[in-house]
Amino acid sequence: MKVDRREVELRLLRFRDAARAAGIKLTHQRLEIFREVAASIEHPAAEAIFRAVQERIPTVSLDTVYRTLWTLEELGLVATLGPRGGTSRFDANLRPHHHFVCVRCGLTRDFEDSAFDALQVPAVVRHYGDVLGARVELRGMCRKCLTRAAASTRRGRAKRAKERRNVK
Amino acid sequence: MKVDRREVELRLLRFRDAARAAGIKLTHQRLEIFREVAASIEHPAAEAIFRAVQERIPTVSLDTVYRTLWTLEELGLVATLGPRGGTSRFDANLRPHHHFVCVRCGLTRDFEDSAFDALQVPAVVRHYGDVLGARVELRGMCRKCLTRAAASTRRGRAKRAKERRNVK
DNA sequence: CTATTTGCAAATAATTTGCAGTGCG
DNA sequence: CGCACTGCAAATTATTTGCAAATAG
Repeated sequence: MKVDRREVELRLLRFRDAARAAGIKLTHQRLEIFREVAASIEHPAAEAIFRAVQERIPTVSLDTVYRTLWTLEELGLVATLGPRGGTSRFDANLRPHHHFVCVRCGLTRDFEDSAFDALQVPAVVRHYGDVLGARVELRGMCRKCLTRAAASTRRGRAKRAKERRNVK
Repeated sequence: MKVDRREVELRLLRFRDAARAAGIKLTHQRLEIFREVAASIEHPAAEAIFRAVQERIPTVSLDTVYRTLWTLEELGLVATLGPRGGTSRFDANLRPHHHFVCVRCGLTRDFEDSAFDALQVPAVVRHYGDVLGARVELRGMCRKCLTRAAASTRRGRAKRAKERRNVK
């Protein structure tokens, strides 16, 4: 939750427009779910969005969150990170941008870079299909994990598995 | 299943070495599971690897596949695609490379490009942590989906959800 | 020999669906 | 007012774990 207030309002306006244009209903739930994604820089998963929205709409249900997120994705108002089919994380930043990803804890942050936006598509790739855009994923270790890294020599498998699940 | 025979053998040799160096046992199961990932260009998920290995070792269990894949990942012999924590797909291509991803069906293919390997890290990113490498994801539509795209105007939500799950 | 690793079955987590009631346009 | 939307509960799918038996080194 750190996106500029102005930007959040802008995204909400776009949402209202797109919803009207697509003929879908503007319910309280949808507004709050979208607001939550729009205001976060954490690229939250469905579960996290659910918990946050629940504080404002105590009766909201998890499946409504899922349904809404996929609806938003179909409308092109949010994007998903990573491959389809598994646990998805959502992003309401519609401007072309790229990601820094911590390989240890999964922390993901946006950044913009015009050079990355303009990469030349190699000829071999045209064989696979049509390219619509490029996303660069810079993989590394975030500040927090760099600090913790020293302490964590030798740890059990179970612990790692838990960390794997517990992405931020 | 299309990786060059020589390359597969090379990867298997590296696996034997790494396993010996790490002091883990070279079981029949591990060899076959690794071979399956090493020979595929599909970036298979655990389930798909399980089905393939099952044909050669009928008694293999799904959890052994999962455990083995995470062990291989810890040894640095396979990499995972996308964010941690959800459905993972695996890749035994250890050379620096990039991906073409079909936004419609999830098809993912490797390609190499030295210009992409050498991207300059923007200054802002250094604020987030240390960058170890870059992966470029070219997003677009694969040949098959380009063909099918024409036919698929207007389809129900349920159908789409099914497609989302059924990634290749 | 004996510490790892495996297979099984059961636990947990993540996501989707069917259906009856509710509320937006 | 009607049809899209919601909440609930149950179904499905994906992944992990505990434990006794099997086996690589």
